[in-house]
Amino acid sequence: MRRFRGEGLNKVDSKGRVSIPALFRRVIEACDPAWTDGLQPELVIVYGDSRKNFLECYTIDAIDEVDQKISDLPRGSIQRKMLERLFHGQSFPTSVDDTGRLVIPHKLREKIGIKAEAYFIASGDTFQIWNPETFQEDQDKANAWLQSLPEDFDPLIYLDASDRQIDE
Amino acid sequence: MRRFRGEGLNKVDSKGRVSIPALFRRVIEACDPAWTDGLQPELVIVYGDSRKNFLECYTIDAIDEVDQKISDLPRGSIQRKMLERLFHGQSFPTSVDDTGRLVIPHKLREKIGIKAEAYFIASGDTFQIWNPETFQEDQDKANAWLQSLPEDFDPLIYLDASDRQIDE
DNA sequence: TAAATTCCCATAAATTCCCATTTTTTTCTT
DNA sequence: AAGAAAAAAATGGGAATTTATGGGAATTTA
Repeated sequence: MRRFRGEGLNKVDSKGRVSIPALFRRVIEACDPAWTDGLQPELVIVYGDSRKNFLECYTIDAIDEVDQKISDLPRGSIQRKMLERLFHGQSFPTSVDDTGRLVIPHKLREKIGIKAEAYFIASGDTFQIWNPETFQEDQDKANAWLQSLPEDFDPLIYLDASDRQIDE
Repeated sequence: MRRFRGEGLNKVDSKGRVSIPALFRRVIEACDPAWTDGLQPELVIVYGDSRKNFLECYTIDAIDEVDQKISDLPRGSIQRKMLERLFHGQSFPTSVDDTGRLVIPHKLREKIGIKAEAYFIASGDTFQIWNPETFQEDQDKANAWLQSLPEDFDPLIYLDASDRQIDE
């Protein structure tokens, strides 16, 4: 399974159009079973989680996997209801046009406060779209936390902790 | 598992191209499962740790291992979020071209202050790319520390300490 | 029919590809 | 062991391609 990797900052024009980083496009294409050269590869933007101030973009393969898991939940359960609302209701299916751009609807731009530029960052099998300033604030916090750690601390140490309990 | 070994100093041209030390290339090829003679072996440059003033280059095998460990961490944990941002977001997938060179994007050259030359040094299953002057400073510090030790002290002693607590 | 959305075309900048030359290293020969 | 020949590595430059971005016409929607 192909993964997204990398980040990018691109302009948003008055119509809401933004170029998707070229490396991301290759992954979106590879993860759309229906895609073939010449077609517009599809993807799904999930925007409903009010606690998140970014948009989360799923490839077709990734969203299919989520859909499958949802349909495995008991019909009528509160969990299923929540996830259906988030992933089926508060999501926006779209496609990459032939110049590599995406149109972010006005409502979604409003939600995360995007104006003239959009920041893209990979996150495993999805990627996120942020208002650049909001992301920078978030990143500043992360860096401050890193700075507060001992000189020789390596975040990689978490990797070897994956088989035991992790405290918050 | 093959490991990098050695160091090297090469020129960076106006397009950001640098030759990778030939010995490193053999390791990059051997550690890319998809590589076969004639193809361009791939690797990933990780650059997001704000405390580090060098680029860290991972072979495909090495980064796959990291990815696997990240996906073993609890979804939603702060650790996972940080590591995803660092290894998936703030990283740059690339490949070695048929003349043995790599392109270091402008942004990454800026970050570590690379201008006309780049210094390469092996570090286990990854290798690092430094601004030559910055590396020299770091090296000077390391030497100063060695000088401060007793005449007969041998750093090799650390090897036998690897299974017990190391004090600061 | 006004507003929004999609389609189509155009262009500048950045990136990749391809080929040529110079250096350095290795191998071969005497 | 020295020098010549061959191979490999490092480097440079231009052409071709891809990206990012902008604008207008056509089409759809409300």
